[in-house]
Amino acid sequence: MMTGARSIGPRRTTLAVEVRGEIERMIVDGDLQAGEKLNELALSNAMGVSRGTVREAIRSLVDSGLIDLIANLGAFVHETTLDEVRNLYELRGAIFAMACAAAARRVRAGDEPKLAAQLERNLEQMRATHAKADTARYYALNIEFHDLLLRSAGNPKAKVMYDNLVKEMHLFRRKGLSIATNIARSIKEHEAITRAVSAGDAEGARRAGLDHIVKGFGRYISMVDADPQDG
Amino acid sequence: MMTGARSIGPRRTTLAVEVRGEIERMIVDGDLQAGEKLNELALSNAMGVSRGTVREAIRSLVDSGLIDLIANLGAFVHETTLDEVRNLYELRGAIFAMACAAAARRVRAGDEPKLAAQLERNLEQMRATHAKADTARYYALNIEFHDLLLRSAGNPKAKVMYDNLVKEMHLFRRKGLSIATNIARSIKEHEAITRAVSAGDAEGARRAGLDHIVKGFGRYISMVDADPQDG
DNA sequence: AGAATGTTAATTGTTGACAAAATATGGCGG
DNA sequence: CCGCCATATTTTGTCAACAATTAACATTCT
Repeated sequence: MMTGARSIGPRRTTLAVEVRGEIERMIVDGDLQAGEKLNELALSNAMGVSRGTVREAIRSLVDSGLIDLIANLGAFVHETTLDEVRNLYELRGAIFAMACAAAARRVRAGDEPKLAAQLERNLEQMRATHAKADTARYYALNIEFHDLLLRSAGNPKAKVMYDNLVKEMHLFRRKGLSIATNIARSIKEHEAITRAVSAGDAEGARRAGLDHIVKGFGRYISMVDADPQDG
Repeated sequence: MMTGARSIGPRRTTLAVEVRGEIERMIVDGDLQAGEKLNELALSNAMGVSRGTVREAIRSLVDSGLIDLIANLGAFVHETTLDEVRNLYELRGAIFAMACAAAARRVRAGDEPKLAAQLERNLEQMRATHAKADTARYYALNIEFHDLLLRSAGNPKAKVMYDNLVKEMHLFRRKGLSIATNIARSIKEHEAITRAVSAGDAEGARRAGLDHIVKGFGRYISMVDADPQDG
């Protein structure tokens, strides 16, 4: 009997779930601009599924914050305001700081024996990309660093929430806005987090984690201020 | 020009939204037990709407954490485990502490001139209910206290997330488990939060807020440990 | 011309029907 | 009696059609 049959005949997931993923991708990739309306019929035609299915997919995305729904009017890609970005950073900071503290506690308890090495390795690679000014790789490593900590916090829901917050933030004024942050400073902050977590210092890790997000928000704001608004 | 005109006949919201609200109520009120399956046909018959509509309502509830969805199998009321309760408390603490700090900052900035008086008033009433041992009223006041702070943090999304966390927590072992917490201690903690927030002491408010949730978790756990698990 | 109104087109809301999957049922052999 | 396979029933997944609402357009009147 062939036990691991996959992907040819039967679908393991449901259609609406796939459509949801595709719509989410379209939004975060920018195929759908912020404020743009999601036409159910157009989407269903484009994807070759029924309208009810894309409807279901849209509804399942609303709570993530990426979509606004207005009765009898339709679904719109959420337009994130600057105030909301502030709110999102605040929440992100709270959750990330908590995760850093939790990760440190778990290190101290011996539940995350590999974490210190993983963080150190990530830092090493990040310093290398900084030297080579490889921003794309830097971004991937940056995400990995945060993922490492979130995953080591022993709180899956925290990771889901954190990821949703980051996604929603990316909806703010994506058009221009170069993605050049201050890598050197960011690395210094990562080092501080790594030190505290690896030492099992929960309070220090919390403080370092919060500091990183707060400073990141400061860098973001200064970037926004410097950006000549097109509109 | 008539500004406050409110439509009488037609529904201002959509059917699926109402159904969603009803299902959510059923879950938090315990009409639907944790782990119980949501039968689309049965629900649609009971509510007098079509199956597609309850389907839409169910899908829109999934992300809130109250419902688990399994493809081709159905929707189930989420069964919250003790580990998850720990995670939820952790997140709740992170968000509440952040909100307390933000509220304190806003008080200091003069953006919340009425908050200190409102918190004080709530405390006064709470002391009165404690004297009278009116637990139902105590619970209402407790919720109001937290709401006051969340609302004064200037972060609407934080309040939504916080409320969802609390809802999901309530799914844990609701059957038995008396709701008698240590009111005297809780009031003391509320007093500490009120002092810090009213003084505009953000760091103190954060610490007091986090302390309150952590201690609340401790009380909860001791309650759970003392509870003779039914079978 | 411009505002208010009536009419048409497009889009969402809702429903019922059909297809596919999963569960329950029942007989058969061991 | 137990386990297994074929079958019937239930339940979910998907779709297409109908109804209600909104937006766009044309028309009339001042």
